[in-house]
Amino acid sequence: MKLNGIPLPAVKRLSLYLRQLELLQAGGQKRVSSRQLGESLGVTDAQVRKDFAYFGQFGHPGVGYQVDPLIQRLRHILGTDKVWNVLVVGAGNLGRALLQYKGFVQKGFRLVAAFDADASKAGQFVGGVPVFPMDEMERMALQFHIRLAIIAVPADSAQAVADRLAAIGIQGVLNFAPIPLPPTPTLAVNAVDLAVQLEQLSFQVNLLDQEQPAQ
Amino acid sequence: MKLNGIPLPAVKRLSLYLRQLELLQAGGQKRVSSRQLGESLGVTDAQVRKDFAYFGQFGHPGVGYQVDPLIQRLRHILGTDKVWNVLVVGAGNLGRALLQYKGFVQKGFRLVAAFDADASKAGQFVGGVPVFPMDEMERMALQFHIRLAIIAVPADSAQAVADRLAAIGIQGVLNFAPIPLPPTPTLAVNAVDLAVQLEQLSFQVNLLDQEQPAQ
DNA sequence: GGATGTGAATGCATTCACAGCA
DNA sequence: TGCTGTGAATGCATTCACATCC
Repeated sequence: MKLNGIPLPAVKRLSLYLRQLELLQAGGQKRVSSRQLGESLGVTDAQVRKDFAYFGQFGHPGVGYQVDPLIQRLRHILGTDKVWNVLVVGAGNLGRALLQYKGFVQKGFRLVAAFDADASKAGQFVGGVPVFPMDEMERMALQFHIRLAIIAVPADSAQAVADRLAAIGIQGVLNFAPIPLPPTPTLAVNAVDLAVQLEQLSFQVNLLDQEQPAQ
Repeated sequence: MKLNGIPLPAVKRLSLYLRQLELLQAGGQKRVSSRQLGESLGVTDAQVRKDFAYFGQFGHPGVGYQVDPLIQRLRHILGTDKVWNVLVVGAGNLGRALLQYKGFVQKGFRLVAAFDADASKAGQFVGGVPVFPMDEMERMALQFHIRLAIIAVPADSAQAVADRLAAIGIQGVLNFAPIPLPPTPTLAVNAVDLAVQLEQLSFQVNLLDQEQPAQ
């Protein structure tokens, strides 16, 4: 199995396939074809098969894919067949919402501790997760073998937080601060900028208007 | 100016250029080169110039780009040179966090009303935004000329909400529900799945491990 | 010298089309 | 017949390299 040469877009789609398969599984479906799996996601059947092919053989010609084992294999590829403990840095509005979000656990992510620069928040529980002062970060990270963290602090402190997390040995951060955090050879970074998402939508909507002028 | 033939990745980068330029502007910088603009974002100088070229001429050979006018033009292209009023459907944890998020306004997005299936939430204000029962959606949409909405409801009601928004004349939705919402010719969709973002990070971190095995 | 704008060349991702299997 | 897996072909995005201008 080749380790690299995998298109990044394919990895992104893998997550969507998995999500869709979990829906099918919940609906009791046992088998699925590449066509069926793709069309709910706006992806061609060839694309689905090619994406899987980067990682090995998954299906049975003439039959399709068995839902349950396919889910297992995708989870293994994505690394979510075991639980990841995750830190949340920043217990403001966004951080608090993430701490209360129920969708992470069933995907294999457990938010185990939150940190905030405002020491008066220490001792609180948000969504069942304890909030600590910043200087407890290293201790907690080591204790729970943490490798992932979510950054939900203001833009002006995001880089400092990232540096600190890297120093502690964190390997991946999901960055919600609206500022670029450059990845390093030992720190993977994935960014979500909420305002940018709306901005993209704004562009798309303007395009729609130009194609079919307002009625 | 050609209307299409624009790579979607280029549009995404445009938002990041804009964000970076706003940072430079806040720091008092007046001019910037494609190289300087790109390197903070991990993008080559040629890429920056090519991205701009899809939309026209922006700079001065030998000189670079003027920060202020470039910002104006990017905002115009992205459609954020005027304010968009936005609805938020779903006032649970995530919806409430979005309603309190301060980053939207300075980007030209004003969240003007929230809606929740739980009618007992009606009358509340979250982040200064009033919460209404669902059946007020159409009235508010017309009154404020709304074209964009954020979906922050559970997966099982997301499609119904999207259909309703489309019927009301909404043209773009930002979907936070972990389920695919297919776009239509009159409704643009942009999706953010928080768990999927962590999943992608999980994959990337596992890759790092394989390149440089744990110390 | 230092920078943009842009055709040409490259490289990457998607789609096609079909051999092979159930 | 129905469907996967996959080399080949296509198409799209990025990078190169250079003419042009300050």
